Amino acid sequence: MLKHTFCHIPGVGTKTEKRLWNSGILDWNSPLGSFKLRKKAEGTFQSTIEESRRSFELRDPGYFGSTLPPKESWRLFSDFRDDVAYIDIETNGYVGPHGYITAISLYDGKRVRYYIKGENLDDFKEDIFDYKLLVTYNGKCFDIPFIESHMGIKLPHAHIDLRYTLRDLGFKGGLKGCEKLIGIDRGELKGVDGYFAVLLWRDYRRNKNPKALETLLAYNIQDVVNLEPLMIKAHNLKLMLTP
DNA sequence: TACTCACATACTCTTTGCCT
DNA sequence: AGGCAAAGAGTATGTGAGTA
Repeated sequence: MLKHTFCHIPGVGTKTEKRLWNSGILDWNSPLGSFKLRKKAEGTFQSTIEESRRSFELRDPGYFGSTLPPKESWRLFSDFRDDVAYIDIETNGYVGPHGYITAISLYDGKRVRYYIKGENLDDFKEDIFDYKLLVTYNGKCFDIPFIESHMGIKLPHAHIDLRYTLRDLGFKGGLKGCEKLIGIDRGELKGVDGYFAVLLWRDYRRNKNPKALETLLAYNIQDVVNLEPLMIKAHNLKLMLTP
C-alpha cells in the first residue's frame, strides 16, 4: 500500500491523491505526465518520492510515520508487519509524580513478553528497540507519553494508534467496545478493565497476593494480543475502501 | 489580463474521547 | 481527575479552470 501512497507529500491531501490514482498515476514509478499539481506540491513532489523510495529500501517506517496524516498511518502495517510491536501498559492509577507503570505487555505476532515493576520493567527499554513500528489503542495520548516520561526514554518509532483508525471506520466505544463490535471474545476476563487492574496491583502489593498479579498480567496480555486482530481487521477494511 | 467559481489546503480554536 | 492528540467547525488563503 505504501508504494501507492502520495498523501504524505506536502501539498497533497487524500483528495489530490485520489485524483492521481484516477489519472493512472498509481505508484511512485508512474510518470506524472501532464498532471497538474498545486505549487507547493510541485516543488516537493519528486524529492519526496525519492526520499520515500530510499526509506522504503532501508525499511525505515519512521519517515512515513512522521509524514503520513495520522488517519492514514494504517498503510504502514502490511509493509512493516515483521517489525511490529503491539504494546499496552497498566499503571497504579495515579497521574503525575505518584503515578508509575505496574506492567507492560509487548506482543510481536509470535511471542508475548511482559514486564513487571520491581522485577524486569527496565528490560523493556532495550527490547522495544527490536521493533520499528508500534501499534496501540489510544497510545498517542496515554501509553507512549506515560512510558516516555516515567521511564526516561524516547520512543521514536512509527506508530499506528488504532483508536483513530477504528473510529474512522465507525467503531467507537473504547478498546473493549471495538472488540465487541468486531466479535472478539474476552472469555473469563470479561469483567476486568483498567480500573480493576489498578485494584489488582494494590491487592498484589499489600497482601502479596500472587493470584492478583497473575490476573493483572492475564488482562494486560489479552489487551495486547487482541490488538493484532483489530489491526488486521482495520487494515483490511481500510484497504477495501481504497480504490 | 482580469475576473469569477469551485475546490483543496492551511490555519485557528473548541470539543471530544480515551486511558489507568 | 489529568492530560492530550485528533477531530470537527469555521474561516482564510491559494490554485486551476473557464470565460471573455
